[in-house]
Formats: sequence, C-alpha cells, structure tokens
Amino acid sequence: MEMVERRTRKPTATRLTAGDWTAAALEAMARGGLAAVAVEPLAARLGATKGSFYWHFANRDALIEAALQRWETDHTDAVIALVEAEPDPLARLRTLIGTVIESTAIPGADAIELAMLATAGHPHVAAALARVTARRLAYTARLFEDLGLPPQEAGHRALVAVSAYLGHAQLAHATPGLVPGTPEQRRTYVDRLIGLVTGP
Amino acid sequence: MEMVERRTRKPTATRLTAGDWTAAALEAMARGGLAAVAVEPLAARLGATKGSFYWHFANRDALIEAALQRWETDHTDAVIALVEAEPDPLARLRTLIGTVIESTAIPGADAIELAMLATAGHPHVAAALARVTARRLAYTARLFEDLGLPPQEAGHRALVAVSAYLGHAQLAHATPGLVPGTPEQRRTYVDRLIGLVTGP
DNA sequence: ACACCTCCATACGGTGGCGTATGTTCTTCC
DNA sequence: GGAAGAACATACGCCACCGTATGGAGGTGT
Repeated sequence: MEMVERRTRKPTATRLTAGDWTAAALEAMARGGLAAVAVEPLAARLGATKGSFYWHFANRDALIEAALQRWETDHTDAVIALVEAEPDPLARLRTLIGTVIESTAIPGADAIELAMLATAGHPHVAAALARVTARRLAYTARLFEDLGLPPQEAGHRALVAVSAYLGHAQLAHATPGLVPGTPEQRRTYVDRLIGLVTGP
Repeated sequence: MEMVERRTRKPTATRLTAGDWTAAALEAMARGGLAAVAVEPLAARLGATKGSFYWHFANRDALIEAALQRWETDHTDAVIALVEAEPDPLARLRTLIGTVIESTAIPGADAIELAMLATAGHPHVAAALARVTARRLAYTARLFEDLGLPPQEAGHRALVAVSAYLGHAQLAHATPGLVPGTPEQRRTYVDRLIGLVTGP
C-alpha cells in the first residue's frame, strides 16, 4: 500500500528487464491468482507504466507463458533435488512427503501452485501443470518401485500420495482450521500418512 | 452474440424467479468459475436484462451468496444419504470412496466444487467451503470410528481420505490423462485406495 | 375498467483492464 | 558530443462488466 514513492524506489533499477516482469507476475499470481496478473496493476507495482511492459512482451498472454515457464524450471526440481540427497528409498519418501506437507503449513508457500490449479482452464497453465504433475507422479512412483513394489502398485500409491498432497494443500488453504495446526500434530499426521501409503 | 430473437425463447418463461437466477449462476459457475457468475452474461443467457436481475437481487454478491447456499443445502447431504443406506461401516466407506472417486470421472460433475476451491479467497465461498468440508471430515472420521479406530486415528485417516478425494478431483480436472481412465482401472484403483486407508 | 403493484427493458454513467500510437529520455557507440 | 536505437511515458480508443434511474408492460383486485 505504498503511497507516493513512485520514482524513488531503488537507487538503481530505473530500467526493468523482462525477468522483473515475470517475477512480479509470479508474485502477483501467488497473491491473487491468474486474474491478478494484470498489466496495469503490475506496472503500478513496479513503478512503471504499460509502455515498458509492451516493449518487453507482446501481450498479457506472453507474460503468463514466460512466468509459467520460469516457475516450472525454477520450482520443479527443487524438492526432487532435496529428496535425492537422502540415502535409501524409504528415507527419500519420508523426506518427500514430510517436505511437501510441511510446505502447506507455510502461508503462501503453495500459493502459486494453488493458483495454477485454480486456473487449469487456461491453456498455458494446463500445459505447465500437466508436465509438472507427470514428473511428480513418475518420480513418486519410482520411489515406490525402489521400495520393491511392482509398477502398477507403485503407480497407484504414487497417485494416492500426490492426491493426498494436493488435497491437503487445498484444505490448508481453503479451511486452515480443519488441518493439523501445530508442528507436532503435523509430524504425527505425516507419520501416519507415510505409514498408510507404505502399508502392506 | 445473438442478433434478434430476444423475445422468442421459450413458449412459457416470460417471467423469471430468483431461483432461476441462482440456478443459472450455479451453472455458469460450473462452466467458468466464479468469474463467470456475471450479471450481464447471465441475463443474456436467460434471455433477460439486468433490469430483471436487480429487481430480484441487491447486487452480484447477493446472487453469489444465494447460489452458494443453494448448492450447500442441495448437494451436501446427497452423498451422505446415499452412503447411509449401506448396512455396515466398511460398506459405507467403500460406497463413499467409490462414489466420490467415480464422480471425478464424470466430466463437469465436480466442476462447481473445483470452482469453489479455486475461489477460496472469496469470503462467502470460503465460508460455504469450510462448512461443507467440516461436515465431510466429521462424517468420514465417524465412519472410521465405526470401524473401531480411536478418534485421533480416525481423524487422520479421514483427512487422508478427503485429501485424496480432493487431490484426485484436481488431477482429474487439470490433467485427465494422468488418472485412471477406464472404469476397470478406476475400480482397481479405488480398491487399492480403500485398502490403504483402511490398512493396519 | 381503472388504479396499483409486480416485474422487467432501456438507457446511462462509472470502473478497470487491454492493446496501440506516438512522443520522450536515457544509453551506447563511434 | 551527436546520432541511433533501446527503454520507457503519455494519451487514446475499446470492451466487459457493475450498478442506478426511469419508464413501461403485464397481471390483479375491486
């Protein structure tokens, strides 16, 4: 809600790059969804005008596409890299589930993801979402296979696990009170969830 | 973009009721989300004008509130009533999970629900969603308690089950190709899901 | 059959966002 | 240090939607 300071933002940064716009677009998307990725509000937030934007991008859709691509590459492999550091398959699965469930408790951590799910009707969003989800499912299924499960069984459990994460993210966002609130409650819940998806 | 035919729609239906507007609002919400619940498009779709709408409702928000309330009362107890017809707790759980997962395979069946999750930021939507979700969780937890599980354990499994449903609905909507496609695949998946959430 | 109330159409002003056209400043490079 | 181009500002027309104001068509009772 900054009031005046229009021309006194940063000592540098009089000029903007395309990356500044995509970053602002992702930030806006995290707060207000895809609808908040609007040229003029973004320009106001960046202390610029549309004239700048339409030099860097052809139109709003081009910005959305660029922002999604950036998110996809930046964010997708982060968790996988973290998980891959664990030694054995079971520890990797624990780390994976624990990390993603814990992320739902951090306000705004999954905001972009939820915004994308909320706008799955948009072509670019649907495409990005499909790629990321496919990779997640494949990776999770591979973890179950490493645990010794046959492919179909591993696929089913991966689907349950990913669904449980997505649903949990939804619940944590839409109805925070109905989800484990304290870190300990989350820990025991995560343990129980892991126990169920790795059950006999 | 209809050109003329303004007064030649249905033989009857010259006058509209508030219920007609809420029904149209829910239909629009199922197709295009909350943003599609717009007064003028709805009026055009109903063959009327805004003059009619603003006689029945104070503003757009009042329509949204009425539509949500109608959905909440109409749709909430439907599944529960169906499930409650089953004899024993395990059969109820099977029917519940089978029904809701199967509903994700029917195109547009969960559209309103997904639209609401997509717009959980809206106050009325958040409130309706919280009420419905709370009742679902409580009911599902009660099913697990009827299976002989202690309250906390039942609550955890209910959370897993509801999350798995919500996540599955998201996946089925956003990335239909990554979810069991044929009825048989769904059946075996549902069996496996039930087996996991009812596991030891 | 006439006044009345209900229900609706028409017309209007306002807002917020998109995209374009054109001028303006800053940079860079010779 | 001046021209060329890059990066931006300004101003405009356009569209979609919200909400209001006002008048006019229906029924309805008496």
